[in-house]
Amino acid sequence: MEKRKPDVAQICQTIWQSIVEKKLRPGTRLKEEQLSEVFGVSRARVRQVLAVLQRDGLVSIIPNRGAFVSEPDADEARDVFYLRTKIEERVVERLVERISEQDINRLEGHLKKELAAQAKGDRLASVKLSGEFHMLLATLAESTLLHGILQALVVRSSLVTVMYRREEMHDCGPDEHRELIDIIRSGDKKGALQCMQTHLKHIEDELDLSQNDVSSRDLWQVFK
Amino acid sequence: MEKRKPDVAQICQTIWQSIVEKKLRPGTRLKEEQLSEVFGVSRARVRQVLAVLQRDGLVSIIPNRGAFVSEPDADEARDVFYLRTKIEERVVERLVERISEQDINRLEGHLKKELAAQAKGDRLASVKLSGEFHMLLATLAESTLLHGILQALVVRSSLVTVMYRREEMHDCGPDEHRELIDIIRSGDKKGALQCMQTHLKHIEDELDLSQNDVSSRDLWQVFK
DNA sequence: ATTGACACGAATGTCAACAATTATGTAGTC
DNA sequence: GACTACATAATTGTTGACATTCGTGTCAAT
Repeated sequence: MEKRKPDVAQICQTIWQSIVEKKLRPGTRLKEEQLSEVFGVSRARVRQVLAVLQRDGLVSIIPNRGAFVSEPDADEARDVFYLRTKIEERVVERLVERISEQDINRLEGHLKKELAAQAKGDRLASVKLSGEFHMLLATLAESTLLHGILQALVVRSSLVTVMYRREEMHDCGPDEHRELIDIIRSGDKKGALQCMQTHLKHIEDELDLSQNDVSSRDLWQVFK
Repeated sequence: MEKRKPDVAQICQTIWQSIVEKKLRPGTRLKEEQLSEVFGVSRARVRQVLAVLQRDGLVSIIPNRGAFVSEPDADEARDVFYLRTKIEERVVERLVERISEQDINRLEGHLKKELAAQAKGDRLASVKLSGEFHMLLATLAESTLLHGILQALVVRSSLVTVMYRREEMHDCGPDEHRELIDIIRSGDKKGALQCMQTHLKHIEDELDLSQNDVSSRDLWQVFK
């Protein structure tokens, strides 16, 4: 955390990590001055960070009130996975058409990292790498639009997962990623679509989206 | 343009208008100081405006280089409409389930404005109102996620439309919006989905997405 | 005792000057 | 004459101080 040039992305990542590790709970207030002290940067930069985090849906900024860690409700969680599915379908579609050997190599390389993290039992790294795998797919699809929106959705997915995961939930293992790579390489568009769909469905099915209760901190938002 | 309290949204809208009216062509550079003079605001605020415009995909910001009006290629244009379709399908789905009489009234009221603008032949207002109709649907669907993403896509749609519209293109008339309202109210989910699909397809079909040439100003982006 | 208003404190929002980076024009050399 | 190196000008990026807004605690009045 003691980096020489604390980049905006760096700080975002650290905050994201804290949320995934449950060190920061949804609803927590994030004071600008506080953050600027912790990270040793100017408040202006903290402001940029919060803007990015808001765009990714990790925090909600209320004018003249401050920034809070978001508390997406079950409906929003479902929307996130619905959209992810639709976008990643499109990504896969394009990848099947234009994938190169070099692309395959990058995917294989990433998969290796995922397997290593799993073997070591490093859960945080696993979650992070899993998300990055999906972002890598979008990158290779060469669509800045899909990439940009998916970025926000993947980040949101982590938050949703933290909030609604069942206790006995196991990690989204890299096995299905292996499958995806193979089927994309084979050029089977329909199969690839199916594979992506079930992969994302598996992740969503691991969640418990039945609860619709409103957290206590949401109260003042309820009354607008 | 001489507003007393030039809001960020206000300025964004004005710039958006200028692009739709072809007063600002894709690739045009937007200097911060220049903008701050024109709108009579501080450069810091211009910076916020540009950030929002970048998020909506209207401008591309290159570090230490400046901001330019985006030039989405045909592929991106297709992605925009693909995503819009998927998102608005979801919006319609939710609306059919939870629409209220009050909601219908708001839609009817908006439709009236659209018809008035069309009758007056006010093309700019027509384009603007048409986009707002779709945003209103998302608002009524009560999903901040769908709303936020759709916002960016609708704005991008305008830009894409300006760039790729055929000469003889006629406006996206309010007739199909009328149809949509009726079928949503009827509760026919399948029909509503179909209606939204064809509506968006009509808009996309009015475009000529065959050209794949790179505009001259993109050159330096090509070489990374 | 409860409620209302007022004032104080703290956090956010805004701005203008300063620093860093990039583009441009000029001179010098081969 | 063309190409490189340097100096200058223009533009973006950053910082710290100032203004504004909102929450909180106190006090008085009913």
